[in-house]
Amino acid sequence: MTDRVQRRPGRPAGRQHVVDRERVLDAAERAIAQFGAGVSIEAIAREAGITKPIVYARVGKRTEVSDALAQRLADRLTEAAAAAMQTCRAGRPQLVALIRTTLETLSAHRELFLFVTGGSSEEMPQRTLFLAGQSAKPLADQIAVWRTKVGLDPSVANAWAYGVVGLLNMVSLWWITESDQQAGEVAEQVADLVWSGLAGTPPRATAR
Amino acid sequence: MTDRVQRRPGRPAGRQHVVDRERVLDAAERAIAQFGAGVSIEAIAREAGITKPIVYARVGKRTEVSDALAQRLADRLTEAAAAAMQTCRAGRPQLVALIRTTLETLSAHRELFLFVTGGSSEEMPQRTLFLAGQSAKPLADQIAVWRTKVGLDPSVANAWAYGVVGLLNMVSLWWITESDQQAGEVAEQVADLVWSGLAGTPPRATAR
DNA sequence: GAGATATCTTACTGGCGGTAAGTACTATGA
DNA sequence: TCATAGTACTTACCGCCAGTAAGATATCTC
Repeated sequence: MTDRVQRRPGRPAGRQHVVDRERVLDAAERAIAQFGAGVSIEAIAREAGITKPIVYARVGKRTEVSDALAQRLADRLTEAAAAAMQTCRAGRPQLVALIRTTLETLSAHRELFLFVTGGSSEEMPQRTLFLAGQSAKPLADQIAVWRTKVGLDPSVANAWAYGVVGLLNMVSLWWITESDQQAGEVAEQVADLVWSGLAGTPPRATAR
Repeated sequence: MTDRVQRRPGRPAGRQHVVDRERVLDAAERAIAQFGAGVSIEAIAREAGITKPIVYARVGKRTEVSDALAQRLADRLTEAAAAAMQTCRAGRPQLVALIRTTLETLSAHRELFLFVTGGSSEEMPQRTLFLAGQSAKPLADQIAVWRTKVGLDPSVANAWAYGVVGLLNMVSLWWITESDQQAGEVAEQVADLVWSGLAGTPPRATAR
């Protein structure tokens, strides 16, 4: 709903695309933030100042828009996580940083998160997994090398990585939608689970 | 696509509903199993031997069909889990049984699982959480009483419960879709993570 | 300057969720 | 027993949207 720049049909008087792929994706993010995860492609096009077929030409159909934005979101997540983890010492503190950053990043991109995870049915398996895999693959690699280093079986890597990603997704959704706790508090709680498991290291102050 | 019983318009010659709510949901499950998570309401109606408006009269709109089936699936999961866990002694063995049963049950109802989790966008947050909550709520209660009993802070219950549910969802999706490992093997691996955490109990044979 | 080609827009198609309007049977009361 | 009300269906429609085809106007090349 930006004030529409009416353009006549026909090739515009320039020599390049008036709006390139990245601009379309930028517009898609804005439209999603504004209208929610159910935005129509047409609304995205309007936000970009172009028309529907151009969205298809630059990016593709709805699922491809979603995939592209999923990539962006995954990049932002890993970037933010890497930055945050650099300020902590290895082990549990880094895990807390990872979780907290994930919570805050997804919360900041709430609608985008929902758009990306909530693609309409049918070939959802492939899409959800593709998206999750974006984050899970690197995590799995890290887990594998680390397990090997400490002399444990690295074959758990995939299952663990997808598990952790699913856990983070669901906790984020829950926290964003209906929890009133502080991000730091939830991050500590979740870190306890992921780091020490249900069995837990028995005696420890409940951490701030 | 059951061979269609053509019915004339007008009230049928009996005194009750020709197809009640439960039959519609049964038909919905069959239609989903046959056509995938993207079935149209009309296909569900055909499978039930009725027409679209009757589906709306008995159950409601698409999201309500999905919610009703989510309830069924959640019931099946808890029932199967309870049965399986009864045969194991408390602690990690029960956890393995829970995970394994979840994997196998969801795998048996693959398309239903996808239909239920893959609702079309927009108000996905509420729906996914509602569905997850179905399993998470009882789990949270159990975690809370158990943590209290062993003298630890029970306030982690919600975060942990949603975390575990999300973890199981994602691992199931991954396993169903692209893993070629045995259910029992994955269950053991995941149990290691959930029970002992990333830090793990250092020395232990990798279990069968 | 005349095709060929590129970059747009308008205009359409097909399908689906959801609903309104119409039809045929049953139940009730005078 | 017959009209009126109510019930349990179907057909037929509306609106919306993803995705595409056809048309319009510019630049490029020879």
